[in-house]
Amino acid sequence: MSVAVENFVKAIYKNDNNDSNNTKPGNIAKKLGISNAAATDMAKKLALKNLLLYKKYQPLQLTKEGEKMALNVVRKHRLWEAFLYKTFDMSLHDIHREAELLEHETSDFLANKISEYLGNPKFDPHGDPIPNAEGEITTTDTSIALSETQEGKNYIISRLMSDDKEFFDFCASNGIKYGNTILVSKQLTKNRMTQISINNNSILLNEDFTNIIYVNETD
Amino acid sequence: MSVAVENFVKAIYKNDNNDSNNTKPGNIAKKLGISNAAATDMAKKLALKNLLLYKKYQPLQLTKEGEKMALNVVRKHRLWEAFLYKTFDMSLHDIHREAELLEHETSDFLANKISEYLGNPKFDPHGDPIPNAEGEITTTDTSIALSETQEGKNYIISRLMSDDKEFFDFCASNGIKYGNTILVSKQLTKNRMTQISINNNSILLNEDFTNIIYVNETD
DNA sequence: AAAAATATTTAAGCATACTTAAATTTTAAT
DNA sequence: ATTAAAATTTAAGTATGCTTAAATATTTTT
Repeated sequence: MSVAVENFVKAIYKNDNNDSNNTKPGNIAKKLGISNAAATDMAKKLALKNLLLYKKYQPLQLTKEGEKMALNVVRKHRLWEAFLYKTFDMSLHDIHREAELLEHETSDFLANKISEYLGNPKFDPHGDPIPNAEGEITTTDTSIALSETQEGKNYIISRLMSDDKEFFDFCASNGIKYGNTILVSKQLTKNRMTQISINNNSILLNEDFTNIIYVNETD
Repeated sequence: MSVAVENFVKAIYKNDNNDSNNTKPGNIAKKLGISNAAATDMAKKLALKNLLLYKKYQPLQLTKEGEKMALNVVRKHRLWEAFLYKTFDMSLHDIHREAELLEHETSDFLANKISEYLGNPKFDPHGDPIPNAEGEITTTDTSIALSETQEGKNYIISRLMSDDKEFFDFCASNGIKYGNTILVSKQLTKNRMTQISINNNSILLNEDFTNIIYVNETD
């Protein structure tokens, strides 16, 4: 299937997982940087190919087949991220940018080679789960946003939910990295900020960041 | 530039290097598996973009700019081949197939990372030279076809000029591999065949193969 | 509940990269 | 040097994936 189609089902899949159920064409269009008209157009075409259900003015819904395609693309994306991160020591932003292109030109054969080489990892460097070759995500995400954590507790960073270079650069230069441990030293609830301690440095984060940094409690 | 354009200039570049000067649209069309009409069409468009010179009924000629684009694609192709071969131990046929796709979605940035990681190799696993980041091939090829070699001499395999899976499978199962040494035990000139000895095995090759296996004399 | 704002859809059109069929030119054969 | 064969080009048409502008439907505001 074409790059446009793969990106379209991927965008619906990702939206479904985040926003409530706002998968109307306009929303997808915004994510993909295309016009609303183009998105409606594409939705109709993909409905004919049984990749999604389309009813005028209703949210788009992936079929089983459509979801499988989306998961296959997501798998390749995250495998490439994991691979590039490990092999070439590239930044979180760089691996995302490259994976965004490579994901569409990667055979299942190569994807499996990459996965095997990495020891079939279950998470990419952002902490996002990697679907297996059958398109299943076998892990369950128990992590919570940093904004929801409790003062005085230790947490392990489990997910950095962003595509933004500035955010990643900030993370990289402050030790905010998948797997690292942090201490939540203060919850400034009124100001919606969180103070954390990492490597003996104290950092004050506002909600822009505390909502996209996810963590797990330490055992 | 699009995949179609990149493949078009690549096909002209590769043809220029092999066949005498037979870079008319029909020939390129055959290589790309498109119609003659489509090739003529594309040639006209690329002439407008200054990638080649087009005169009715004349062979196509890449401009400096067109050649640079071709070399950039070839560079990425061969880097991927070298990388996949080393990292995943894939066959010569498999690496070619994957590289054919990846070459178009690889940034210069990533290509340089791959090159660096491999120690800036000058040849890919087929023995084909890898252009540098400036699009230059700095090596000179002194190798000759196996059909031109002399009886009783030792040679080092320097190039396997093919895209054919059967040929590569044959090579793989007989130790015919870039860098390996062979002894030319007999030139059967009349029958256009060559007998070689490799790893104490004797193999008789006909001209289909002796014309695409290139070698260098041992020092 | 009506009006205003917003979102979605339809319609018309464009660029890319192809196709087949017919016309033209070149090349090869006699 | 004609004629026949082969290749190239032109012409007309198609699918994909977009665009903008207008029409229509939905949502929100008052």
